Amino acid sequence: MSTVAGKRLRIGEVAELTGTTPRTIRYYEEIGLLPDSGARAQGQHRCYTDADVARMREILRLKDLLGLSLEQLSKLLEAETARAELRQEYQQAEDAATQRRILEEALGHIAGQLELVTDRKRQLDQLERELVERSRTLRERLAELSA
Amino acid sequence: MSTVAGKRLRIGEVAELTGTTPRTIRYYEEIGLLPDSGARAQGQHRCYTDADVARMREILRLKDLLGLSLEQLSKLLEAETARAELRQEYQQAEDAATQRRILEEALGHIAGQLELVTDRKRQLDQLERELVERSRTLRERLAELSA
DNA sequence: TGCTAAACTGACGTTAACGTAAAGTTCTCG
DNA sequence: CGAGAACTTTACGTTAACGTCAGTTTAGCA
Repeated sequence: MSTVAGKRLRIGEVAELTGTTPRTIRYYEEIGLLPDSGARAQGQHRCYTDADVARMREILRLKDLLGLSLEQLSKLLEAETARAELRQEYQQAEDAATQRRILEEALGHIAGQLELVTDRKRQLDQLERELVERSRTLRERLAELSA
Repeated sequence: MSTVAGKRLRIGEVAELTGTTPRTIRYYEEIGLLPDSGARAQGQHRCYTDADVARMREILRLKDLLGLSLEQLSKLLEAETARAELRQEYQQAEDAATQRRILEEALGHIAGQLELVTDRKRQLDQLERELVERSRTLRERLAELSA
């Protein structure tokens, strides 16, 4: 949507697009957070697509917003990883049952993320309420002081 | 409120009450996140109050919920630290201007925390919306599949 | 075709946030 | 008052998440 589909990106470009560094990207691949570019064309250089950039952004977002470790992220995204790998397979899958399974897995995976997000939101709401309350109390005291 | 006021706690008890370890508490003191128990009675053992337990819980909460580093927390809580130290001073402060200043500092500090919390909530809201949307899309696809 | 920027693979370095072990001290309770 | 549990300081160890450096290889373009 933003760029030409099928555009091949190199690691440096991906790094810049996602606000990280090549080293970070290689590290994520090393620990299995990004798909192992074992199948790296015939050449040596890693090459990425827009989808990879999107995935990287997702990872960084979840990491920052939820404060998850990379290991936790790996587990959380396992399903998505599999789904990404099966993406083309899905397109060509004649088998409706297979398509259904893939979609359902994706749904479960999204549900998992949603659970984490809403739970975190709940806790932040609670904290916010307490802070507002404290703030109110302090303002009352200030008012009394002026009386 | 929960326990007898003025109860003196030792580091091990505080650790258990806050779900951490003595080492962590000492470390937090070492980096200035907890008040330096320089004034540690005549004996050697650190001793704490309920207020210290509350503060420790606050720290852990902010750390976990906002994913702040201990250094960031230090800065964020600097004002509160000063306030805590001035707590008794506040009680006896004849000077209304001083009392006002202390209250206002506390208010500013709470405002700082609130800003972080609401901002984080906003981002989580955004993420939640996107996840819900994706979830909806997937369900639609599943429905189409059944048709 | 040759040159340079960028990428590659090790491999070791770094920082935060503690864990852990050792050797000595202090509390507290029978 | 004596013994063991809990505390003290000091210091080195550990893990995650990269940074950095060196030496080599690849990509692409003048």
